[in-house]
Amino acid sequence: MDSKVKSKASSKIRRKIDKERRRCDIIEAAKRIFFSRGYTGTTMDDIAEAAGLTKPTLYSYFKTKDELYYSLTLPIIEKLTENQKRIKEKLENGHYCCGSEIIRDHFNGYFELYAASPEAFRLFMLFQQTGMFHRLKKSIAEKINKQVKERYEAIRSIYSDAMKKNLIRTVNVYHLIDTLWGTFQGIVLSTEMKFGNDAAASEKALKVLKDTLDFARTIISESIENKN
Amino acid sequence: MDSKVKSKASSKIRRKIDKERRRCDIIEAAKRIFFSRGYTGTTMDDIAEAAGLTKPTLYSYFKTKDELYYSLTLPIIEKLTENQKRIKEKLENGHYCCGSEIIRDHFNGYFELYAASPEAFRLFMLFQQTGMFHRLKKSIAEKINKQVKERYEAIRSIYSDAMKKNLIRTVNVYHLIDTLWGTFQGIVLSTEMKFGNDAAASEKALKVLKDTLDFARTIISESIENKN
DNA sequence: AATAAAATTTTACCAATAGTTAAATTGTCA
DNA sequence: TGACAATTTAACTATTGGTAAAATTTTATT
Repeated sequence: MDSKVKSKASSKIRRKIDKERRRCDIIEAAKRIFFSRGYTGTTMDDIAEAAGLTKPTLYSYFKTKDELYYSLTLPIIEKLTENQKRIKEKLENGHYCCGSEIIRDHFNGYFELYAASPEAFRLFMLFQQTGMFHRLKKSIAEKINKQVKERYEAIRSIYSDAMKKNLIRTVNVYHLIDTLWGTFQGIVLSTEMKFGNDAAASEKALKVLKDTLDFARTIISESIENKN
Repeated sequence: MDSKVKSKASSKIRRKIDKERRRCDIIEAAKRIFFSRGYTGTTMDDIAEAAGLTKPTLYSYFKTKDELYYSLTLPIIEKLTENQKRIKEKLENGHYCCGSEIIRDHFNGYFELYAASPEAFRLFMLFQQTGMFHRLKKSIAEKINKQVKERYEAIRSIYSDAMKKNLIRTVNVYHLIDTLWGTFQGIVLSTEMKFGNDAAASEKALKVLKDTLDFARTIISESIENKN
């Protein structure tokens, strides 16, 4: 009787795990194909085949093509959240002795995310743009918007605290974080433009990117540091 | 005989003007529909109807939907070129007495363009992203890339000259212009995100945007100014 | 006015593909 | 064995980007 219950429960769990793994398989396959052939160049049949299943099954995991495309950015958002949490903790525990250290961690967090999966990061940036939403179903656009706003609020709270703690000169916090994220984003885009679509693959491109980011970071840090 | 030649020539000219005007009509209609219903939500039949012609005629003006979509950014690129030319001339004629004036003109040029047609400007930013090209035909992507690179080179040359003239501290010019454009772009995006898709319509949103831009411009100017 | 030439409309079509449906199949547990 | 869930098969719908060709209108020329 005990074993019965156990097997019943475990089978349910296993099923759940199976489903989860299959979802992952689909996402991995979708990544490969979307990122090599583009959105328009990719059909749902392609993805189904690459993931080793059929179209109706694919549609049982993802309601629409847009939803699948969008879900490729989920890992990015998760890791972004982790990064922010880490900075927040460090700040709360008094591990920062000046503002430029925060900005450094902040930028490095973005950079590592980008380096780990440039295509996914690019997609994330793209989705942030309200303009991009023109190409998406409304429901999806709203989901993304919500998540982006949460990340925005988290980072705002970090820099507000840093100002309270006198690590950073008191300025309009919205201006500051818009400038920070904007700068990061813009530099990534410019660098990619210069090195072409395969920028990520190239060591050199990554180095140029890092250098430019350091340049911008230095400029901003200088102006923002609290001189005491 | 003279009048014959004249009428022949003028009729040809008028025809050209007609075609040009029709092209404009199409672009205006496409703008309205694309910007309200989005790319996917807009069909070529819709646009044809809105422009008061039929699909085959539409296709005689624009080879593909992507090409039409992309052509909405052309006015932006033209005006961008004008702006840059104006700055270049001012610089060559010695009308700048410090670097921050250049940066001010540079940013203001972007801002005016954005304010005049936010949707088109947004589209222009979008197209700059290599990631965006995934959704475009290769030939179009290459055209855009070429134009963006030309604008990039023009602005690089301006800031190089400014350094030679000692208006700006000597730094890596690529780092500098990537930072400038990136900052502008990023701030626009962040502001739009906050105010929603109708940001442009709102006076308040425009004011916030301008303030944030001023903030970033000040920071960058301070670091970049040549102290003598 | 008559005619030639260009542009446009009409109408019909093709091909690709997002998304659906329902019956048949397989595997899993009791 | 029988019940249940997930999957496959296989066919289908609807939309839409894009094309083709003949008919019609507009415009310019003689």
